[in-house]
Amino acid sequence: MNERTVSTEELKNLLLASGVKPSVQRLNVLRYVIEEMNHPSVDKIYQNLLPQIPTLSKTTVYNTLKQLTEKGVINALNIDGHEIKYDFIEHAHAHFICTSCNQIYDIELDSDIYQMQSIEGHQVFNTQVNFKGICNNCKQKQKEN
Amino acid sequence: MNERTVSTEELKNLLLASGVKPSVQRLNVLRYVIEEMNHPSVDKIYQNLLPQIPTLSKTTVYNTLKQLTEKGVINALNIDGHEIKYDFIEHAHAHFICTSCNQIYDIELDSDIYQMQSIEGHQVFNTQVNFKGICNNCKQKQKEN
DNA sequence: TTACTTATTTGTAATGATTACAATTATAAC
DNA sequence: GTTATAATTGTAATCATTACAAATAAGTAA
Ligand SMILES: [Mn+2]
Ligand SMILES: [Mn+2]
Ligand SMILES: [Zn+2]
Ligand SMILES: [Zn+2]
Repeated sequence: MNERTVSTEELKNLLLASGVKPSVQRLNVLRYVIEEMNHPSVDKIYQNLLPQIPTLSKTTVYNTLKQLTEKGVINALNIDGHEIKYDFIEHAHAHFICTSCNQIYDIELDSDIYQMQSIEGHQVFNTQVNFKGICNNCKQKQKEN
Repeated sequence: MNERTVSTEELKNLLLASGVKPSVQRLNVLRYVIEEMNHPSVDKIYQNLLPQIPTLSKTTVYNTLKQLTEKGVINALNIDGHEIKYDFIEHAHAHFICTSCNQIYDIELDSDIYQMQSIEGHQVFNTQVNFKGICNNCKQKQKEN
């Protein structure tokens, strides 16, 4: 499974550069989204930070994610029609969600779709490309039966 | 505003060809999704059919839409992170949603993204391209103020 | 038709994600 | 330190969706 580490200093700069005051809660929410590369839900973020910040409120997680989304730091993925998943924005990529195991995969797509600032006269802020289907893992398991 | 008409005969054939028995409820739900080209929500479909079918249950609308989605007749759009919008599938196209007025626009995209049957080893059933931003209408209104 | 089986629809209750909001706590300004 | 402002928290409300069982309709075989 992918993983990564980000220093508190980097996180602070990231927040400040986006005009968000770097509180302990915001730092940790952003850190989790960046380090946990599996497109976590609000609840997953909340549950994972709870041990470190026992007073954490789920509302704060919601508020922080909303703020970071508006500032363009993270991406709110509407991909499963159930709960929103969050993704750190660094390079444009698409997503594949498996309808069998619900795993979300990053897809490196060679397309100029992401560069479009306007389309048919509308001003574009955000572009999402979502594929749905059966992932390789699940297909292999099907064959075994 | 766009509109269109579909005969009951066409609707019946569409349903039968997809292996769905054409009940009155299913015919009307599908008819509404096809004729009302504005990507209606479950509630909008329900409210609009209620006068014609006073006994209609919202559960039936949900069941029918789920069925038609699984059969590949319609598309369930996860675009606003709030409620699912439905769209008749005839030719592949992208969508633009305005964060100001929430209007959803069809976008004719010249891309081979829709033709991909598999990607990075995963089997693709459904592809959605969603743009988010400020629509032309709302931008004009902003200028007036 | 009638009796019986199966499919569909309906109504209501439950679930679960998200939001609203007021109270509390922390931070900043003076 | 006092006051003002911002951030966080907890709880209640909202709202889309799902679960489920009862009622109704449609299909089948005498
Ligand atoms: Mn991603
Ligand atoms: Mn459309
Ligand atoms: Zn899978
Ligand atoms: Zn608009």
